[in-house]
Amino acid sequence: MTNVFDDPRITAVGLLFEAHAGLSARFNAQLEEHGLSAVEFEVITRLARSPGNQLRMTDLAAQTSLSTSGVTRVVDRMERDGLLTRRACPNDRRSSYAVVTAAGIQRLNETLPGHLQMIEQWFTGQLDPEALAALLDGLRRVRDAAHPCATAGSDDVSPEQVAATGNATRRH
Amino acid sequence: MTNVFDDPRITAVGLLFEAHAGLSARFNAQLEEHGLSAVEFEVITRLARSPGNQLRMTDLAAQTSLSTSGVTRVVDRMERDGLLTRRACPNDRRSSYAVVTAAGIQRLNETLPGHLQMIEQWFTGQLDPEALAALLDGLRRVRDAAHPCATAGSDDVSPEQVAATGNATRRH
DNA sequence: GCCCAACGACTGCTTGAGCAACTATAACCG
DNA sequence: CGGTTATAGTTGCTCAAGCAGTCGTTGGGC
Repeated sequence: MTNVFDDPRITAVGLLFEAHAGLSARFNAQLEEHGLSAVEFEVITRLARSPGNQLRMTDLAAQTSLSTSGVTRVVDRMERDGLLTRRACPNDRRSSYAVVTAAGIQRLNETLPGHLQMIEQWFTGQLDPEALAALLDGLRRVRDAAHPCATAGSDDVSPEQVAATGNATRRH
Repeated sequence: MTNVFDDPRITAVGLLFEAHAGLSARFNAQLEEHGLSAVEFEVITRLARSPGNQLRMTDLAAQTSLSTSGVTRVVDRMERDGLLTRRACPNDRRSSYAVVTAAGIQRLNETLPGHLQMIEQWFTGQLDPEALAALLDGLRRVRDAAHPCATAGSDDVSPEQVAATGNATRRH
């Protein structure tokens, strides 16, 4: 039967989604070895790359795939585990910062090299440089078109939502 | 500061994940207009493309990003909504089929054209044919490398996990 | 034929996430 | 100033999903 589902558009989306799913699975496995979920890794990465290793809860929510209540809870867990602390904001008593602790930094340092290696192994290393460049170029255009509110909060537009997730964008 | 997080590998993953998140969000919005979640859409699509519009629960689980218990529950909901029915398997009394009802087919027919249009609008239409081909080629290689157990169940390897998800691969 | 291992589906329990309601603070406006 | 509106964060509730355990069924070894 000439199937509607053989439509090349379906195929295209299938490829993108499967690639994402595959990479997510690989990454999750590696992160789990270090006791981090994808979301936790994204949170700690976002914080670590921010000035002072800290970010206001709202900004953190804006930079991740989480709602503000989601952030409250992740930070709860990570604070309980000693990776983060909350710090009051001096200017605005409504706000509070999530700050990475030394233990958090250490955990991240233990995790990152393996993570980068995973990326290389399953993604970037699979393609020769030109093919990779072409892939990234295409992805960038799709991202720019489709991504709803790229990166809010405190960094600029082009930097990326780092690794993590495997579970994206449920609100909006 | 020369930041570890500017590593091109991080950037690459960020692009892929953001593109995926952006598309997921767009697709979810359109699917929701037709009263379907991403998972439900994937389920109904998988069934509709299968011979007899049916699939055993286990095979359905293998083809989707769901565990078998997850499938049990999605099928529960969709059966309650009249989109699917369960049918006993004549050969093996342990197994049962999930079958798309006429209402399910109709719902899918209402949903699909808009969905294809969304794909075109936010994804395939964003690139000229060669760029798209290059993108897909790269994705295919990444997918083949990273995707854990591509498509189990009853269809062959190349066809894709259709649209849907936005929420990928939690088991393994 | 009988037993035991494997399999298919379902259920209880737990977890993570979003939404909406709520509280406290800040900012604005008269 | 005093009151109204907006903002930051948290919490209650709900829901979807996975894991592990259960029950019935099947098939294989003897």
